[in-house]
Amino acid sequence: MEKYDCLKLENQLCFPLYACSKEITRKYKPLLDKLDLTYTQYIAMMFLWEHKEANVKTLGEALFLDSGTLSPLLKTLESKGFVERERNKQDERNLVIKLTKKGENLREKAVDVPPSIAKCVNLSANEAQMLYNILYKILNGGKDSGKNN
Amino acid sequence: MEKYDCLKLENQLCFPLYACSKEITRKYKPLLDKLDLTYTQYIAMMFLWEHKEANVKTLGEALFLDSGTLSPLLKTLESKGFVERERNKQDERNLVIKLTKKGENLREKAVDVPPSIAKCVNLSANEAQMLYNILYKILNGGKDSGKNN
DNA sequence: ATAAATTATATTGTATACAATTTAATTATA
DNA sequence: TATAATTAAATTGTATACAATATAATTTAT
Repeated sequence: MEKYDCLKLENQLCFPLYACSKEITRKYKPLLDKLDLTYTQYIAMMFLWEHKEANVKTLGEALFLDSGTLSPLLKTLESKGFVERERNKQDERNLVIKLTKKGENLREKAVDVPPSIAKCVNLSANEAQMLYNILYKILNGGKDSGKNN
Repeated sequence: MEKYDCLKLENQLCFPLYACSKEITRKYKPLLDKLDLTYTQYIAMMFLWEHKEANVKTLGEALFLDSGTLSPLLKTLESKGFVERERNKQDERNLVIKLTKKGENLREKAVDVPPSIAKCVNLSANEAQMLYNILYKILNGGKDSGKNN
């Protein structure tokens, strides 16, 4: 074990994580192009499909993104007609993001995406579950997620 | 199992991968600030510390980056005095990137980074190895890496 | 040998990311 | 109740990412 071994790319854990994330995002592109969404826009829409509406803070916490990323992204989604942006009447600081009809309808086309991606990533069910658990353990700051199925 | 369950964020594998990658990169920032490097510049330097020199193509294949990202990044590294950029005399299409003395010396300070990051990511040795293997399996297109230690 | 194809890098354009700052609204406090 | 502190978004500035295109050098094919 040489002094500089810890600086070799092949000994990093973060590097394959970084590379993998990008490679998978790239695989999404042709699928998401059909929906007129980028990957980041897609995960924002996923949150909205599930929760119907959200403010920027909530969305940011769920997606690990800040307003610097979300503000322009949400304007883009609005310009595409997928969401509406309006201030909360009770607390004008909050921006309420809601799906439009067009945004809701997009969900129908989007259901084809996850199965297509699954085909690109050739992991066994066990490996996928393992990966999932370890990633959430990292995201939760070292605490186990408890999921086993 | 509802029709739209596959579109829930919590059922995605790519999302925690994407979020995890970003969160860990964020943890690098204060450490890399001391070296005057960004994360992407850091992995480029890692390759150069190990291989002494490289052209853009080689670097791009190793880092999963294209010339659109690397060209400006390498100019930045040059402006910081860490690398030299010169055309290969035998084949002027190739740009040869070499470490400067300052770039080589930075390696001494960089050896402190990996141990500091390891402390931030609370995984068991077994989990880390598992994660490593699965990520490379994905990067290699579904073929197992064969590494077990 | 010269046009055509290929290769390597750079450039352009769009979209993230995120730290830091700013702005506006609300809440807490003196 | 005026002021301070806090909160939520937006903006600014820097640095990726990457597809698509452009440019220049080299190689291949005619």
